Amino acid sequence: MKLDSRLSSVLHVLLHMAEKETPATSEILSRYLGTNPVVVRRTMASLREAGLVRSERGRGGGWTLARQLSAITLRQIYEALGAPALFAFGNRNDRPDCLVEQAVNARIEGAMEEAEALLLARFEAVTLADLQADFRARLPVHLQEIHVHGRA
Amino acid sequence: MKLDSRLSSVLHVLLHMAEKETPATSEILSRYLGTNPVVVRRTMASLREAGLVRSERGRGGGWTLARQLSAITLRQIYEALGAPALFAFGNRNDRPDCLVEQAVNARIEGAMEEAEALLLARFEAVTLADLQADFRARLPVHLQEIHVHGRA
DNA sequence: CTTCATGTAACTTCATATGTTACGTTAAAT
DNA sequence: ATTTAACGTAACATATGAAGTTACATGAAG
Repeated sequence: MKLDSRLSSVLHVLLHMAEKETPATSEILSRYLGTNPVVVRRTMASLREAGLVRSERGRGGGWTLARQLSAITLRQIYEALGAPALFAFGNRNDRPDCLVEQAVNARIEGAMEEAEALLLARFEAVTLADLQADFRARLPVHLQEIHVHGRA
Repeated sequence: MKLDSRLSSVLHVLLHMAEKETPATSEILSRYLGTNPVVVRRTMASLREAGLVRSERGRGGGWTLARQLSAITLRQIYEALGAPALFAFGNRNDRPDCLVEQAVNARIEGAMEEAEALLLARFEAVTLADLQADFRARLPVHLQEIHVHGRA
């Protein structure tokens, strides 16, 4: 099953953007992901429509965050991406006539709904600021000061 | 994202098999799913390898359950299918050098592991007998007697 | 007016569950 | 024995959607 890695990708680049003062170009961001600038624009465009980031054209342009890191949750980003399907499995038919299949679907859907609620609750509870703190905690101690105090 | 509906499909046909005395052919089972007998054989073969069903060749052959309904959990069936990926999303790289990406991955993986544990726990708690009971509860009352007492 | 950036359409690539065709093997019925 | 009905399995086709790519238009700074 081919995985959708847009959420992972976009979180990665948003945090790199947060470490910069100036707008980050699609070209720069695409290098963090080992991909193509067009892929970055396509994905970031969804976030712009949701008001999470801004883009500027022309010389000196690029992408910037539209809000504080603490005001952007993973859930908001997930929704901005169009709330893509979370699960790689599902029922064969959504409205079967067969009573057996209805019984099977109901049990599977019940479990999926519980798992989805759990995932979305976790996404909602995490902000970009939390991820930035996680990242900084991974830095060697002598570098942590620079990032925490040396920048905006 | 294309969904894997093997779990749903196989549960559906297993319950139909449980309502029959004689072996069910791939041809018959494929009609419940609106698909091809070869697809049924391919999927059921995994269950046979896990000891959940038996197959017999030749005239009068077909598929039968190898255990009581109450002795087969959804989890066992899921494992028999090769424990396919549950999620349609994931990290872009599994072993990134980038500390930012590591922080992102850790958070996403944490949420996925929780959700996976929940799903598997639900699957483990449900047997085919539970699904059969669910199905029978959906029958009109005057038919429930026939199925509950009129058959093995 | 040149350069550098995004915006976007159109197309290709890739992975994989699913669908299909074909043929071999096995076992019961005749 | 031969026919028939079933599974076993390889090989190939189809469909879907994220990701990758190419091309060109638009807009802003120098």
